[in-house]
Amino acid sequence: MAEKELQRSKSVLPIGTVMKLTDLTARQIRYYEEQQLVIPERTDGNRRMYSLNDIDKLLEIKDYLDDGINMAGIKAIYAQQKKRADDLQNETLTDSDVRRILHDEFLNISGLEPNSGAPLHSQRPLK
DNA sequence: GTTCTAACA
DNA sequence: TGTTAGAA
Repeated sequence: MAEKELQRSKSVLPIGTVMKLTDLTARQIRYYEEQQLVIPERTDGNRRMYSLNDIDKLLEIKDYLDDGINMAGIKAIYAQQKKRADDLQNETLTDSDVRRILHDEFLNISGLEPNSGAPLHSQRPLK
């Protein structure tokens, strides 16, 4: 199934097709690229070529926009998602690190106030 | 005909 | 974000 993933990552769509598929303007698509939200390939004469994954990403961005989220917010969302992905890797890796982390947290809990932190969590289990 | 960059009545 | 100008 890694085969299809590679195919979805193949950038073969010109911006014109992406516009039709996403209902976004070329201006917006290029702007989102500036914001590092999508990173299309550049083929021949400096033309952007998008992959199916890029299409999904853009459609997702469009949804966030419809929900009234601005560029900063969207960037924050992806930053948070990336961090979560990194955390997953860290957990998958060395379990001696897991012990170290648990150890650190233990020290923190034992030495801090009984403040029950209930901060503003904005989970996005979208997919 | 399409896309690119840069800039703004 | 729209739109436009000039080049590729």
